[in-house]
Amino acid sequence: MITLKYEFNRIEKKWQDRWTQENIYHTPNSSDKPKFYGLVEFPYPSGHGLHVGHARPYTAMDVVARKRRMDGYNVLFPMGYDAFGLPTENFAIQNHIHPAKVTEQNIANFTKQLQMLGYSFDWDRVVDTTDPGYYKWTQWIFLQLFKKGLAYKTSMPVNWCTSCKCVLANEEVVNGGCERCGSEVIRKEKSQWMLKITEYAQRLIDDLDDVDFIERVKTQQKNWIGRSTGAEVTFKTTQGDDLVVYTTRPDTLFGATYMVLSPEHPYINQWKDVLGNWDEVTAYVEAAARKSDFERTELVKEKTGVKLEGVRGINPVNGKEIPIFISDYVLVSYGTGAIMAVPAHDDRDWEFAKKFGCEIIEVVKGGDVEKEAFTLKDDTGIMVNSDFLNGMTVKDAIPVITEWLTKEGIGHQKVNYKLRDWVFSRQRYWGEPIPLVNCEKCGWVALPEEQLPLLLPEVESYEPTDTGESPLAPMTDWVNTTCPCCGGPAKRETDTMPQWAGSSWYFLRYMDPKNTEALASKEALEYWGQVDWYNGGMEHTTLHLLYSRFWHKFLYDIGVVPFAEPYKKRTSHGMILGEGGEKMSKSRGNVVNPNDVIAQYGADTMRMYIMFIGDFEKAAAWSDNAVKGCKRFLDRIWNLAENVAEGDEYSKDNEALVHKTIKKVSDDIENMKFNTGIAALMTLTNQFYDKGVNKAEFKTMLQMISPFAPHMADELWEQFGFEGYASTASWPVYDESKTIASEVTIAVQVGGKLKSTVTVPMGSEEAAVMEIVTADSKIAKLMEGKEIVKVIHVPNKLVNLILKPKA
RNA sequence: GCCGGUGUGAUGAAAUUGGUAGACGUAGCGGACUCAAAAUCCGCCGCUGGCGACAGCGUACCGGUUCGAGUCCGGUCACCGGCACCA
Repeated sequence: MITLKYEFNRIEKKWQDRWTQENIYHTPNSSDKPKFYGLVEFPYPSGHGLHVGHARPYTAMDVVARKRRMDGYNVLFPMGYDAFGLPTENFAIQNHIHPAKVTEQNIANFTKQLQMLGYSFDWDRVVDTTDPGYYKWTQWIFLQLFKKGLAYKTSMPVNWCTSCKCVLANEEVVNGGCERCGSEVIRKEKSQWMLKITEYAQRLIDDLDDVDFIERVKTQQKNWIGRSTGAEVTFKTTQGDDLVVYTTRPDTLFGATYMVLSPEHPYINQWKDVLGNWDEVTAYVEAAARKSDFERTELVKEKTGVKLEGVRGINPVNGKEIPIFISDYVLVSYGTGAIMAVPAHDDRDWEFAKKFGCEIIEVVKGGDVEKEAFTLKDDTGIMVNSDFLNGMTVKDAIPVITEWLTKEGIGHQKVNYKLRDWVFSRQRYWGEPIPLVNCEKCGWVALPEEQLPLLLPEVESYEPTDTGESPLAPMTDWVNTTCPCCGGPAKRETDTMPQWAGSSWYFLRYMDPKNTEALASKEALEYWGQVDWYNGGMEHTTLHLLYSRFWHKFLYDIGVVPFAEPYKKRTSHGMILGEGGEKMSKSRGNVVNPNDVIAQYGADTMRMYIMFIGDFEKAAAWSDNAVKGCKRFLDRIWNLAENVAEGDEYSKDNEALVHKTIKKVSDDIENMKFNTGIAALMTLTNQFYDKGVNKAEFKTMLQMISPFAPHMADELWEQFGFEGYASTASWPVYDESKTIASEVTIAVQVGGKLKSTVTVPMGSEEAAVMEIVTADSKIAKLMEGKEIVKVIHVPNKLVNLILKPKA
């Protein structure tokens, strides 16, 4: 009945227009149907346009969303733009265009590209983080954090990207370089707005138990937060000041033979007058301050340090005086910035002790502490040289000593986290203004909510400054304002928020994107609740994903959202690599542009291929040839349409495989095993070529390919005169009992080795199977002169015969 | 160093979780159609030996458990990702 050629360009345009006109993917905020909220990470609309890396997660979630829609869910599947950020700003600087203008053009381009791929987004819900109507609420959330004391300004050494001329959060420093541009990161003392994410550290760990995130995301977040349990112990000093250290091994206190302060420790200045080698000390402190993070953490280098002459610590367990050093292997930002060193049982301390000639005392039996530190993998070592701990295992000694320290008032149990507070200000133009003013009398004051959004002012130059000031700083008209509290003169904060601000809550805005009274209405927040399924990149695990969980918990605490966790389920996709397995990059010239693929093969082929390319969670290399294979598959389905026989029920030949395929494809979509789901559809198509296909079977096929190739499915659906659209049809159901064929081919093994196969009726008993097996010529031959010792029969799978020579 | 992951044909990968290894797709080879090519359709396609029926080997490597191991256990190697002087 079909005589037309498969003109994918015409067909895809036709259906994209039709879907838009009929608005078939519009999502109401209430429904009798169960709700499903599927989310993908919204893109940063760069000038380069959409790349194939976007297409993988977007297509995957589109397939899931389409299938869930067919399953009868009210599906929220939205899209938006995370548009604040440096590339746009840099482009604007170079080309003398306002970043807002650049953003507008890029968004238009991205939207067009996304529509060309046939995604079923509800386009009425698009959000743009740079829209004042949006960032009003980003600022509002910041103000709530400020009011609850979770945003504070402090001067501290921060990471400074020398190229972006901007501070970075710890999460943004990768291998000592800038996460975005890779440039060198140095430390700089600056006054910065900080968010107290550390206050949520424990909850961010604990609540991972309540969500369905893939394991590597959970462990990566846990490692990043880095919880450890130990003890804080107070050491007296000959100077009279108490020096508090943190240790995870209080059991080794008797082996603490010296102490180390980080070069930034406040006691160093405090002890200035008593230190006999002050010049040497200051020289070391200054040298440490000049080092970049990278230099400081380089492992290969030798330990350095300076002994403080004139002050000694006193080990509280035995009253022994021990030397105090400063060294940059101790970090200010972790624990108390000071440690007790136990060289016998810590590699770093051992190395330092050897170099500086410190005493090494073994307190756990088992190693040779003169040769190397004895660090235990388990906690079953036996304590020695440790007075009342002697003879105990490490495991038993820890609580005993901790209790003793507590009783004596010189220590207590303590939990520490590697996580640090979130450095939240940026010295750049294209970000959300921080809605605070500084008044000489009142200090930092929040803008009243009715003054939000605080708009970005027009500036003459967006360029970042070498002084570390924001480009907003010279805008005196804007900066100078009055204090909302006392009416006196005040200055606005000129730093802006980091890129991660807008993305920390965007999924809530989708629920009610046009609300002017709240970030979203109570009803919408309650109706949509948690994101049911969020797919995104592993690179955001300790950035966006962690930040947004933190913000969400805060919003939960102040009663704005009804759930403590934003995302019920999190999955992650692997990267798409270039043809040779190398990372795609302009310099390698192996970048695949989705527009080209669509022009040559069509969006349906592009979608099909990107889902068929391999295991969704793993990296996969692009292959032009394999794209052709997917095009061929779609052609084969199209060509099949001409030979569809009449029939309202599945034929005998195809029935079992059709039911089996429905089951397979349904399960595979839910488990993101798209590649094998598509393979099953190919197998079914091959059988249709072999055995013929009728209308009922073909209709089911169209329903199943609809999530993957929605344009073709809708076109053929219409040509066959089926009701409505394939896109909105119901998902086919399978009958478990019909997935089973009447006969089954089973393996026949002798001694565990495959020797033959036989076909038996489904569900045959052992006796019946054996009758057929012994009649098999190959088996009969093998059994000559042998007798059966044992038969292992696995119904519908195999029989295994154990033979031995006849006596 | 610590944490996580992976290792299967020429190649991208499958394998109902202990039951016929290599489904499905690429590439390759052969055939049909065509003046020819492309497209399409049909067939073959792990390695070794043999004309052949067939036999032996085979899931990084070594060993173990089992009637039976890609899958489980112990050890080794290689690669990828994250964290990294966190006391």
